[in-house]
Amino acid sequence: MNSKVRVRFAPSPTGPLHIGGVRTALYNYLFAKKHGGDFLLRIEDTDSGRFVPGAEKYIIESLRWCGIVPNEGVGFGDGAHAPYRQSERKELYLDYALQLIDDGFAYYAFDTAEELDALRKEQESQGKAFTYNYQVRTSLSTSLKLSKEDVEERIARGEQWVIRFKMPENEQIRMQDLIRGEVVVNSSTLDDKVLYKSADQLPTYHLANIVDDFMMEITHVIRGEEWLPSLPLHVMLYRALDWEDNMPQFAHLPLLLKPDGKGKLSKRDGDRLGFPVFPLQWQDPKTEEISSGYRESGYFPEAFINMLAFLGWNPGTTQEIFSLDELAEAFSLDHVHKAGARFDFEKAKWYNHQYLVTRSDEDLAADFEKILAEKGISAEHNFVVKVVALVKERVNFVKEMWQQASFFFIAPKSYDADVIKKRWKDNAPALIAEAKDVLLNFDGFDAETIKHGLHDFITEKQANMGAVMNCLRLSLVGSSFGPDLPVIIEMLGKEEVAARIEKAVKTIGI
RNA sequence: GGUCCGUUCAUCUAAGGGUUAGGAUUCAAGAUUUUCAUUCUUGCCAUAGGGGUUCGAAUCCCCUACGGACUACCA
Repeated sequence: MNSKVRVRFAPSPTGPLHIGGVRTALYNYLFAKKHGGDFLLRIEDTDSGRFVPGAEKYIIESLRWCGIVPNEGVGFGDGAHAPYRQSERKELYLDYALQLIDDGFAYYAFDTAEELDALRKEQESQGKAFTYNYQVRTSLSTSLKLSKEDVEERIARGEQWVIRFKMPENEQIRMQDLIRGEVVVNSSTLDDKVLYKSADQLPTYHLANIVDDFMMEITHVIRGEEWLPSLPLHVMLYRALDWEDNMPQFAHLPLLLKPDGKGKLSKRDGDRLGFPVFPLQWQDPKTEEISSGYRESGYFPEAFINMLAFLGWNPGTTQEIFSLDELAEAFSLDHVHKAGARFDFEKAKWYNHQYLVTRSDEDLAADFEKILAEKGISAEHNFVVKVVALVKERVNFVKEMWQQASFFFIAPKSYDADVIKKRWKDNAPALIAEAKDVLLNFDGFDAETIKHGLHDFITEKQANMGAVMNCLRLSLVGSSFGPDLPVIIEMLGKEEVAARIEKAVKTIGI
């Protein structure tokens, strides 16, 4: 193939993008980058009834946050194929639909929604499914049955009509999928899909999608597996429009499944199972219901993308940490898995941890300072940098640093009862008070000096190392966790340490 | 119901006729540590079932089971 690779992500603005959609966008982006091609964003807003205000903006913002930046498209600067919003291209589609009628590949249908409903019910009552196909199209109110004059008159009268594709009878449709190989379907099992409707003068997805992909010179269609059943129709449309030579190659991605078993991941799963399904937080404009997002949960976009890329794809090596550029370099549709992937929240957290620990202390401190500010705490920047360096290994998210490090900024308000029970023996207050005096008399106050000093003190008193250190920790931290104690003591400083020990001696056990 | 797609540890996956079926996450144990965590080591755990083809099958074919998607004048 000598034409430049061009792929697209074409969501419809009916709500927030969930992680499955983000992954589809990601794979398209990676594929384009890998092949030095273009990636574009097209908004498929042909369903006016399901339009959700804010959804388009949400999609654009999500892609931006992820670093999945299209070369052209809505919100990313127009290219040569503008506009990229189907509602702004609406006058394009009718001509093609009419052309299909002229060429005998489509026809007018005048059935009302009520009539169709009645037909469906009737068939259902006999245990059969109603299919609008070769068996019925010549006996219903269609241009295949009605006279030319009748059809023209109905249209002139303003009667509502749709244009349906005339799916041929008993033809083996062979299709090539880049991920699944050859797929064969008999056309008799397919129905005559609506391509265009007079009511809103808009095409349906199928027509608009094919016309736009053709006009935008799309070479590869990478989309979710839920579209596989409509592939035969799409292939037939390319043929009917005589565009088969320019038909893109197709790749249907495995679905993202619910973590607890049944079905594809849906918008409702997230907050039900305690993890986000959306990249960004979303508030439903109607119900005002808020759904959590990865960004707001504290994920780094790099970690989020890395995690998503590995749901259904692998590089063929054991490397698991990839930057976006590295992903683009390694990406190949050959390594896309065929089966659906169940989303694993634990792995998502692990990915974030990996990115967190490799992030610079400076950057982490800047992030953590925002959280401190929310708590009304201001601290010296260098101090925060040190704190962050000390606790980063122990957390998955920056915001978890607060639980791990709050004692660096505020004295413990209470002491862990379990630790008191286990460690705070009768002699503890006296011992700790003495340790405090020893600490205060050190010449230097660096961790090394403190460590040796405390060690000597413990040896001299013939005390138990664990007992002294843990009581000291309890006094300073309020519990039994945290980094190396001498380091904590150094960072807190003489005065603060003395004050905390005094308070502990007075308070604990009473 | 019909059409299509799929099925390797609990989870994400590797192995495209020849490996003790590998890695990662989770979980468990041990080591380290004043504590917690990290880290390190070890362990547990899989080819859905049945038939073929073959010297040899996770891999190719068939059947069954199970799972999923689609089945709108939605995308």
